[in-house]
Amino acid sequence: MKKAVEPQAERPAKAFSSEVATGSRKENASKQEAGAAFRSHRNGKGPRAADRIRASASELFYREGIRAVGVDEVVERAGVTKPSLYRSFASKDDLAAAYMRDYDLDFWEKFENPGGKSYSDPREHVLAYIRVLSTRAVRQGYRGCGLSNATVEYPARDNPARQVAEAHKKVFRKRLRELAAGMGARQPAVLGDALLLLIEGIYSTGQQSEEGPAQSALAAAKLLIDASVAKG
Amino acid sequence: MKKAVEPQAERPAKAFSSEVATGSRKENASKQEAGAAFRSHRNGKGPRAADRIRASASELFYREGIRAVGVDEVVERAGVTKPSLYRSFASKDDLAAAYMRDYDLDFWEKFENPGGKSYSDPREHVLAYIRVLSTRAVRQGYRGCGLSNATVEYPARDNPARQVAEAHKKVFRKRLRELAAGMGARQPAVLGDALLLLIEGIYSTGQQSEEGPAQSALAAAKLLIDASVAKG
DNA sequence: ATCGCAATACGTACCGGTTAGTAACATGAC
DNA sequence: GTCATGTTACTAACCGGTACGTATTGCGAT
Repeated sequence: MKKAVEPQAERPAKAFSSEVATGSRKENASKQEAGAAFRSHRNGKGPRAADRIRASASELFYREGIRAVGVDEVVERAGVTKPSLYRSFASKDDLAAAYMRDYDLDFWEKFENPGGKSYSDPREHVLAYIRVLSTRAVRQGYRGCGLSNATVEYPARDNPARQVAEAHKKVFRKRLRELAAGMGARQPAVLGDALLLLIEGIYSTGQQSEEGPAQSALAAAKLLIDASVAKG
Repeated sequence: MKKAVEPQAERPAKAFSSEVATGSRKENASKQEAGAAFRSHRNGKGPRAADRIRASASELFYREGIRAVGVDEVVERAGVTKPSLYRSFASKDDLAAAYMRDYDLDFWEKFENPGGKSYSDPREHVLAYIRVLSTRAVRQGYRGCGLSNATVEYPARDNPARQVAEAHKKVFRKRLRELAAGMGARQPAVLGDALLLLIEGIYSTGQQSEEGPAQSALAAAKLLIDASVAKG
């Protein structure tokens, strides 16, 4: 569950939400330069306040929703105090955007290596992701995609968190079309989009009830892929 | 956009979210008996306060989200005052649940008569719904399904609004499996679920960006259906 | 070495606005 | 008179955000 805090390193393809994925303004780059002495002072506790806050926010925002969680709850769980939050983040919105960026990072790791394995065959790659996802999605307490959820919570286009989420989805769509093309689909755009719709459907229905339609997702995906790559 | 306020009359099949869809406790059944004299007293304005509040809440909750809208905004838009709200609804949660019930009603009308027409062929029926839906979903400002959105905003199982939404989705799933069976699918459960995932995907991606994957939804649905009913 | 000092990283305590919800009473239509 | 509503005024909690004070550290001058 721990979110990586390091700067965004490896990326799947080349594309990325680079437009909005720049650090949480209030440039506290921390300049950790040489990675030598890290946990300098501070009374014994491990990570710095900002990192603890990010982790705490990620957990709470995902589980309960961003609007539902107050900054007090975030800092309490992080074991820090409110001013520490506002030294590293300009506002709650800014913290939410940081949560989105962390989530995005986490997502790509899961998507590009579903179940911890890497795939060269695009068909097997996508099916493996859907297999892992739909298994998670029928478990109790599943909460869907944090990025999709954020666009539900924040309809306003200029919301910082939403902007990260929108950028992410754009990249995701492109990636799926790419994979669909790799499968040899007659209409890669259609197959890519169809897979995206299916996946978003899993996110959504997975949090509406356990034992939901996500059960059938893998079969549906196979059907869809096979119908799309068949010799026409 | 106007939500019907009449008691739940016509239902698609027989099933319905009857378990939770009982009137907003604080039994103000309004007993409008014969539909004769409606706009009784009140200084010229049309519907009763409770109805105006329902309509106002439906609009605002849908557009901006339930958590994002305060009761003050609801009553202001309704042209009534706060005590009027709390005379008809026990709490904001109760009002949200009423919104869900109104939405459910509205939904079934749209689903059973997509584009205002009725269909006897299940395949054409579902495709017509998806056609109309995906057209709406690529337009700017589309906000997806109010019921799905509510389950995102309220993860707690015991939330009144969520309970209505969950019940609705259960019925919707059943209905789609029914239609899939009517199409002659080899595995009606799989096809029904696949269509549900596709539709929920449209709801979700439609509010993430215009020009989204909903464009391909109709083609994907056809592919899916044809692959499911083909002589195997 | 150690004094002095600024930067760093954090906490205490507080503020002003907003929110859901209520109490008490007035008014106008039938 | 009674029923639905408006009016006014209130509360108690919560929420995002901040002013301000403090301990610890690194480091240059002496």
